[in-house]
Amino acid sequence: MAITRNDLIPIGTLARRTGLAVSAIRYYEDRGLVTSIRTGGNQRRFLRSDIRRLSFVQIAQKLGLGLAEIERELAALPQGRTPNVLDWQRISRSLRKEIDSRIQLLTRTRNKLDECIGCGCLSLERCQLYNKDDRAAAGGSGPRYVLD
Amino acid sequence: MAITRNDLIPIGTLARRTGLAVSAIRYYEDRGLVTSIRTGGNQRRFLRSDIRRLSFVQIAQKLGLGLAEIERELAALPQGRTPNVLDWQRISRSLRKEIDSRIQLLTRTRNKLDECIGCGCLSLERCQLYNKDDRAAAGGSGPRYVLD
DNA sequence: CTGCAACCTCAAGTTAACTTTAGGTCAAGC
DNA sequence: GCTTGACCTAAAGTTAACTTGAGGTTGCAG
Repeated sequence: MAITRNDLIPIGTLARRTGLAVSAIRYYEDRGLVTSIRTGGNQRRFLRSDIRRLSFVQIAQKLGLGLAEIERELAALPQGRTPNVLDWQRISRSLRKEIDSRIQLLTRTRNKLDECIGCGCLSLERCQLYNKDDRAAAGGSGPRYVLD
Repeated sequence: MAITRNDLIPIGTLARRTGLAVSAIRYYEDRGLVTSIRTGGNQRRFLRSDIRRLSFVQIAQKLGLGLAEIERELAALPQGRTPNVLDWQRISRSLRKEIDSRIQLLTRTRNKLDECIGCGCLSLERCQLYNKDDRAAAGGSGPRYVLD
């Protein structure tokens, strides 16, 4: 079946449905995370399925993925086609791996920290935690390349 | 005993010992995370104990704490005094709490994601994962206030 | 057909955590 | 005493992920 008029929603509606700001959605479109078609009066109309697409973006962000990585994940979803069960499963599984490794990293860090607490950590420099090769778990921005 | 000449190290040495860039250390000093005294020729000299201080900063960062939060943690360590076992233990314990809650959050997220994978997640909007109140785990920057 | 919320674009601002650049000064070895 | 690497300051640039602002257009409810 063809796309009916009803499947097309304006940006404000999409914003309300996803919890995103209108400006954020425009930004995502610039970045290529969603596409829209335009009305005669140059207003954006999105597919209803973009609610799902953007919800996914938000979830992935919660996991600490950057927009670039998310873009990569979504690239496998041909634009315009409504993603199906298998599509989401594949991507979700990939996210799960991401979470798993994050949990592992944190757990390792916690164990090391416990040793430190035990020893009073007066030699932090020699401490396991203070290992530059062990690039770790969390956020921050700018030229810091956490997680390389 | 008084501070001997040997306890004072120049910024380059501190950088090498901590793995930080010289510019980063200067920045930290501006932010108040470390203090230095100056030589006659206006060069910084740091206490040897600042190696430990800055190592701690790096560890805390790995856990996703912002410099502001770290500043708060370190505020309890009177500047100039070499932090002792108890000091580090107290702070380390506080870090451990931070890690624990991060792991919990991720674990919860993983469980939810598993449900999604199970159901194919065709109703992401109604999905547990897509719950705006459940502000989550990871990084990113700018006006996004992850973790409120 | 009019009013007004919702939409549009483009440029500039924001935040964190630094780095880079430009233009000097200091100190230690030869 | 000179050269050279380590230091200094101050200002501007960087990156991510958006937001804000200015100034103008659209579209639907009444």
